[in-house]
Amino acid sequence: MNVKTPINPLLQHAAQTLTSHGGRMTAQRRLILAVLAESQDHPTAEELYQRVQPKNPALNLSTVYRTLRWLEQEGLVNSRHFEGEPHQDRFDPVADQRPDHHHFRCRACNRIIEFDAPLLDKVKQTFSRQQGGQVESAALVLYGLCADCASK
Amino acid sequence: MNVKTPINPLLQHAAQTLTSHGGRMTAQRRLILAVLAESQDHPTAEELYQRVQPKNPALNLSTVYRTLRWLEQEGLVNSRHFEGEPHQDRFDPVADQRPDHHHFRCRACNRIIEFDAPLLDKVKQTFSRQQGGQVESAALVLYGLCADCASK
DNA sequence: CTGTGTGCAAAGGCTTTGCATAGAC
DNA sequence: GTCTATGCAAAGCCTTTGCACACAG
Repeated sequence: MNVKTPINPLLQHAAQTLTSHGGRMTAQRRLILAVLAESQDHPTAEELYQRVQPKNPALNLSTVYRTLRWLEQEGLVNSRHFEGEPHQDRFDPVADQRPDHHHFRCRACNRIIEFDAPLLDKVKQTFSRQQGGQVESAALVLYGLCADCASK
Repeated sequence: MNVKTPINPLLQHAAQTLTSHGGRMTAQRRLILAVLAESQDHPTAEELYQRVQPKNPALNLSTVYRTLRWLEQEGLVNSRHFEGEPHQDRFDPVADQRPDHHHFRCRACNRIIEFDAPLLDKVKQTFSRQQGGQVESAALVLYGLCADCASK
């Protein structure tokens, strides 16, 4: 077992996508992918940049952006914006996750909790039935207090 | 019947809020409120600015922003961001609408359709039951093709 | 070696802010 | 007359882009 290179689906996907598109796997991309994959929150580009700094102080913010946008185009990452925040994007590694997961955001500690909402299929169906057309995807964000913050 | 001043709940609310906060009803605010209230789409600040131009070419973009942000603070307007758009806000007059309405956005014509989703209450309850905490609000956006665009 | 990726610095898009003047109450 | 709102221009914040050099394949 190689402890130094744990299995990282995001990195694996990225590597495949890269080679099949004539791209190159650089140290910077590897680092960004690794940090992103182990981030449980949904970091902004700036936050990712900060976390990468210790391991490679020379790595530039624009490289972080370029990598994220490329991952986004390849469908390996989603960018989101949450209410009440400045005009900044947060990045959500999709990797092997269920495609249609949703988010709860605590307005006190800003924690983001992901969850599935199978009931949303019904909501989509109802909309289609009433309005016609096709619903392709849904983005649901719940806002409130998480269990920890509510109990204080 | 006074045809020149149709009943405008947004404007009425705004007028009340203004006077009770020591604010002043100016020609600019009246204009912006009127145009916003009759906008069926969810205009950006820039779009609102364009629509206001013919009636008052001197009115400044920053006045539009200041008015919108003030309305937002007062809870008379919501600002939103939709996926796939530049980093710009769209403004949604709340006025006398149901508080918890949601949005469908057509990826072809960009039209926005509002709808109610009573089933979301169940989604909220399910989340609270499983994770604890309190859910205060929900923002749902469906993406797809509207009836018109789907039939082409 | 060839061509993609990176660092750096500058520019871009949307939004906010400081300040002097205009205008509501 | 007093104090809030506006217009204008400048700044701010997040993000993207141009260019020369570095480096993966």
